[in-house]
Amino acid sequence: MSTIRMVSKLAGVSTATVSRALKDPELVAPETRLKVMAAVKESGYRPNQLAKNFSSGRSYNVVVLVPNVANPFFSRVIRGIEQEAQAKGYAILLGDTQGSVEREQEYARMGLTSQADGLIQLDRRFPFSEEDKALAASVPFVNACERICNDSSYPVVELDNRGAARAMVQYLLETGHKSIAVISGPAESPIVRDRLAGMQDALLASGLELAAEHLVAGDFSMPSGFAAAQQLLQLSQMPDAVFSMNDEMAIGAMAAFKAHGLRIPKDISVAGFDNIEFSGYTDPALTTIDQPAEAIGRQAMRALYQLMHQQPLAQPHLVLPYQLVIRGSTRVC
Amino acid sequence: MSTIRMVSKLAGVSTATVSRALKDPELVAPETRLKVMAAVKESGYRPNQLAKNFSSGRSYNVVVLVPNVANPFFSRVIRGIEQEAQAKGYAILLGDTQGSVEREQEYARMGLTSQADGLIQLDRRFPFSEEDKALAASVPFVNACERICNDSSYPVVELDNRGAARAMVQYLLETGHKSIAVISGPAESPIVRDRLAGMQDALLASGLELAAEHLVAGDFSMPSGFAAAQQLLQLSQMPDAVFSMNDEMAIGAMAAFKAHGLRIPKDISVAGFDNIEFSGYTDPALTTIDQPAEAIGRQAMRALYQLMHQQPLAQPHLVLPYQLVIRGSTRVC
DNA sequence: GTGAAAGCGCTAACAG
DNA sequence: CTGTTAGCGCTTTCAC
Repeated sequence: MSTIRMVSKLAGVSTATVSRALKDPELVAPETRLKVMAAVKESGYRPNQLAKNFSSGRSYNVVVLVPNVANPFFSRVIRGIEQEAQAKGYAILLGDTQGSVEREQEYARMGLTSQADGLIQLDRRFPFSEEDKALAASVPFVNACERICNDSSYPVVELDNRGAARAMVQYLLETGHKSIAVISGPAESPIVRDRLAGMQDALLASGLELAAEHLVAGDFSMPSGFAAAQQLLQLSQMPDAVFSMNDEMAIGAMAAFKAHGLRIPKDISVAGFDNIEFSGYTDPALTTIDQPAEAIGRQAMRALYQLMHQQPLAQPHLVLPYQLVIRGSTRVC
Repeated sequence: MSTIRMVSKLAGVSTATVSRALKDPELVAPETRLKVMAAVKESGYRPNQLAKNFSSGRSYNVVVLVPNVANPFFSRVIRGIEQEAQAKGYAILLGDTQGSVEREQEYARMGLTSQADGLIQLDRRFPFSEEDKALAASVPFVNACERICNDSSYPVVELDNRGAARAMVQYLLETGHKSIAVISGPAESPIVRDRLAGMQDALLASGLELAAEHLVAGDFSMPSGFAAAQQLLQLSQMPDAVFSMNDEMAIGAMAAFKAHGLRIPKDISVAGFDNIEFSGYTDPALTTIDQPAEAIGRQAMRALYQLMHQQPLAQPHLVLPYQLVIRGSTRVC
């Protein structure tokens, strides 16, 4: 691996000149420039980016913390982050935490050791360890999709979760559903609360209430949606619609209902959330809320970029719009 | 951000002593060690990993090149890579190429500029640009899932694709199917060829042949599977089974068949490849080939690690076993 | 327009 | 056991 020094020797100039010839060609004489370029070509020189980063004090890497890359919604968000990052000269260090606090903290620490210039957290935990907490204030940090519990001091890019849930439940009510159950996520999750609040908004507006037995919590996985549906099937009074807080649980629930002989949407309507690609291919296709996943990722990266460059954020709390996607899994009475 | 120098001042020792106290505590006097530790705590010192990496000449990052992170099969492979990498002290730089040669080359170049110590390619292209080609030989490189076309000089971790396709088609024949169509991937892809060869193996063993009109190429996406099925529906002589080279195309195909009023598997059997999680939740659930995606990722990272540490590879060409997963989308006559 | 030299933060070789 | 020093590869003053 050749260095700038070898190139300088080869060209018969100083290392400073080589550096200049490559970075600001107009600062060196045309003749010198040619000599340098020839030497570069001859030696196969590639500037050592690691050294460059080191002396500039920036790694040009950002860590993205995600509970699970294999989740199709998150992977779309990551795609968005990656696109924007690459355009801005940054690379993504993938921090798949697998729900482990230790792994999460290990990745977060990279923000403290100059391995990463900033962090994007897609989960709802404050990622730094107790002992890193004090220093963490200096690390550019953006939350996306979720919000850190008990703390609203960080920039967030998220969906209008409350509005989206309200719109969905309103739609279900308008289309004649009388009794709506919900498969939610973990109760501690801020977005789960927002969505529940949106649901309540819609129910209250119609003078209805969410029955306690119609609230079942899952963990956003298909098996948990399946289990939740089974739980609903035990009820003496079945709901006529089920609103799931993500598409995967909705898909799991549909499988459970079908296995039990119910027809969708004739016997029960099912609605999801996210609009992952598969939701257009279920049978029947899933009514859902479209989240602009890539845009959320891009905006989060854009915000992080501003933070990393000491630019003020126009919108520390960015709320992106949802879209109601009506397909065959919900009936119109 | 405090440096080792500040800590050394604070503790009244040299920077070398601080470095030693942190790295090899037994090399310094207990008393000194305590002073250093106190100073570390007081200053909130975190060793600058970027500086460390720079002087060691290693970044402890590896680039993973993937056509699309949002593909559930690839994201599982990446999870495997990530697990193994973290265990070994490496981090993943996510190179989502989005099929763009330029993006791919930009990421590959990181191997030449010390931003990454090695590369894992999940696609079938040689990732370096023409001008980087000569230097690329020095970059540790592993291929997984796919193989570089026209070149077998790189370590590969892959499935027994031929055997898997043979097993699936054999199963379809054994269960009474007489006419099997295939939805393949791009014809240039080595694994597509392997799988086609496996299919031919099974057909030939039964004295059958693959009819030209029963070979339709997709691009591994659901819409392409849908389109392929529509094409098959035009045939005067429909096949009684369709083998798709991944689950997503199979899911797309199922949707098309159903839209056309066909019942699966009564009117036509459908089989996939990969065993992504969704394949267990389609209606009917999809018969498929299970690929050990995480294991492929882990093995690829293990091989890369050996390459990066100048250790010889016991198996430059590692072939992992498939498993036939029989579910409801294929009928037993 | 170009060169010499300092410095980014850390580790390691060499003295003492 | 500990301090001094050099050096990793590059950029950036500061002179000339």
